[in-house]
Amino acid sequence: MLDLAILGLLQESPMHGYELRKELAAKLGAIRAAISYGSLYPTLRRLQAAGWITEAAETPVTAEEVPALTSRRGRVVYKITAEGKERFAQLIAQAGPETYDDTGFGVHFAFFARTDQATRLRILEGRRRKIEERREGLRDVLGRAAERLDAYTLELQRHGLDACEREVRWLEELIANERSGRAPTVPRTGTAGGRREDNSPPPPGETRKERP
Amino acid sequence: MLDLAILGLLQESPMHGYELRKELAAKLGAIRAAISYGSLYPTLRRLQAAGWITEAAETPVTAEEVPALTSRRGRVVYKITAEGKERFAQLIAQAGPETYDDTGFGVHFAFFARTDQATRLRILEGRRRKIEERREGLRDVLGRAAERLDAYTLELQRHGLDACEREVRWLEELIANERSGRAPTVPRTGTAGGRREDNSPPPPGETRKERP
DNA sequence: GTGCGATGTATCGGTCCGATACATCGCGGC
DNA sequence: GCCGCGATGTATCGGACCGATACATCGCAC
Repeated sequence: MLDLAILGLLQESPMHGYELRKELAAKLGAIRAAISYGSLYPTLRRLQAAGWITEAAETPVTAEEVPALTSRRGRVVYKITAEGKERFAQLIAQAGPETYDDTGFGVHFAFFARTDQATRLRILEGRRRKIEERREGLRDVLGRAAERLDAYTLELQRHGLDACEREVRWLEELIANERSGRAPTVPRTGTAGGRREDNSPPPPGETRKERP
Repeated sequence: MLDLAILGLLQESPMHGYELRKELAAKLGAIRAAISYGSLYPTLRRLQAAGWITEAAETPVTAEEVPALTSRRGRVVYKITAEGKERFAQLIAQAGPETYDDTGFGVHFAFFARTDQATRLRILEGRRRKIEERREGLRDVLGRAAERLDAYTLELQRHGLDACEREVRWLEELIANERSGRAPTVPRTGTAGGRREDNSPPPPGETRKERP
């Protein structure tokens, strides 16, 4: 999972570890907390050993002056290799069971812009199935085993059930959207989410593209 | 976290591993998938080594006949010790940062029936604070960094933001409820959650109690 | 009578986290 | 002028937890 996320991010631009962690936090903030360095650095080394990423020379400010001053053994910038891009494509397309758990789905979804439509659909439907199963489990417990559980536990289940029902509806919208037409956006109904209305053209140099 | 969950469950009744896993799945189904045996059995051994649980003799059906037939090296039933109960009380009351992440909060909440009101309040408020922070983070990204991200990533953030807002409201209700009055139940508004209306008396032998 | 799914215990390798350590840089306060 | 402090940055270690796997028993349907 981490492999996929890192490969995906490095595909947008070369980065060093710290930056990677921040970008990851921004991209996956809805899914999980920032990744730990205890995972990040070993993973970077593993990816490098596998030949999927390489160290890129840190560009000195004006190509001199900076180097051996106080020995400066600072940032290590990584960039993705051709093999790394292949590996990413492979990871993003292949779906195991872990693709549909909370984290796995989140990571895949976050890179949907680099995924073909058929795969997107497959993943969305797999996720829906999984959440539906969880939902049924909760309904069972709430229906059949209700008197065995205390009020707090029941309240927890109800809240979980509610979340499941919501997510299924969300997925339905995304699937419908995906099947016929475009735009991954789900129609906002009553939500208070400070969405800015103007869509000014993206500042040039910000949106990076690479191989159409 | 696992320690707390196991100690809590064993406080309701002695159980063997398999049963423990099922009960845990029922109690925490809203929070996380069933716990893995690769965690469960080592943890049981650790708890036993610490003196918090002990093996209880498997009760033979009518106190004989069953034993050495085919050597029967079957189920290992665990029960909690006095030290274990102390440990549980300590774990349930003390709140570190991990108390407020998804899993930690879920486990604590599931045992709120065994927690005093002050602690309940403290945990609910801690959780609320944490979710509020996550919410602010998402709003930031959605507001400030929106043009850096693709439509799918944005949709993911919006869905996450929505979930945060919902959870905060849920927590608010629970906190208000907790502060003045009783009943951990949040008023159901529009939810379609097949809640059965009759509350027939629980079948005897089902609800186990142990020390009032 | 046999196969098969549920029950049941157990281990192993791998992933990821949290705590910790350490070094540099820029900036504001004294 | 310099001192501390928070942000930036790389790195390791022990521990928690998971997923796959193995293996044995039981009851029941075919």
